[in-house]
Amino acid sequence: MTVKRNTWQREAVREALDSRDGFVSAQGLHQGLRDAGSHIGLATVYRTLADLANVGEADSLQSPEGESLYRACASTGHHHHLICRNCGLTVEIAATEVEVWAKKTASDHGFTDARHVVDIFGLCPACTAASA
Amino acid sequence: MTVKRNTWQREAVREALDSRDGFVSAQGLHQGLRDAGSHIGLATVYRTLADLANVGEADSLQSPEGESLYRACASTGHHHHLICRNCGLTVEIAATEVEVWAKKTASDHGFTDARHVVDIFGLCPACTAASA
DNA sequence: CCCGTAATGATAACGGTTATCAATCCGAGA
DNA sequence: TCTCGGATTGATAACCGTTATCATTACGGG
Repeated sequence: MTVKRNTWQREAVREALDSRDGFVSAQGLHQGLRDAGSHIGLATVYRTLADLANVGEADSLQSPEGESLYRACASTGHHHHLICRNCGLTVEIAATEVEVWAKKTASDHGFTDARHVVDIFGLCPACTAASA
Repeated sequence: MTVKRNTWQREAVREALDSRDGFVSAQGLHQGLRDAGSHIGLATVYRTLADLANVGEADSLQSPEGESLYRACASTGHHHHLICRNCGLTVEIAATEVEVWAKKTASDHGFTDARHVVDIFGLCPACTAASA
């Protein structure tokens, strides 16, 4: 079966992710690593992020523009995000209330295997002040 | 100022959208029109759909894969969707409960100008039965 | 019926993401 | 510690959805 190896690249991506406050695009993270002197390849960043995402070490979502964004989240369980559309600042939200609603709504209509997308995009306090 | 012209192409896109039950991609709709004998161009379909969307005649959302999907919705106001990820069948949902939650959550954290993305993807009754 | 101009459409360009494939290097076993 | 197989990497080409280009078409007010 598939073996997981520890390469410095994988570690670099993990660290780079951890050092960020909000969501980043694969390209953005790659750029940041290059700027920091790393010679990591773009394809590797894409692969590693996708991998971390479905292993549960990172969360991913699509920006309103259709880009895939990633983030190393503190909470390990299922949760949602409140994201600043200007600076990317992200707040993790546990929305039990919405969780229940989504499940109920789906089953009320006979839908099975329901997954939901629930994210809030706005302007954080700092950016709100700055744009005033 | 900008004048809106009535071309047969615009009308064709509107009709094609209305004749569908669920969300469709621009390419899908274009293909359908071509199959029906229309000689409409792909670029026009994209332009028209985008236009209908921000005029409010159509709703748009991003599929989990990042494609833009469109739909002519019955309800004119703000609402959400329960979508079959297999056949595209869509149910419109008025989620006052979630609306309130989103607004409260945002302001609790000092976020302003909040917009939210709330969609549920699952398998409709028919597709659930078919995949069993 | 005319004419200015918005709309169209074939196609090129674009931007993000994934596939390719030879070179590399991790690490289990000897 | 050394070896060797196969997972991983990375430069680049290919993909795919979407948007821009621009010459041509045709809507519709006068």
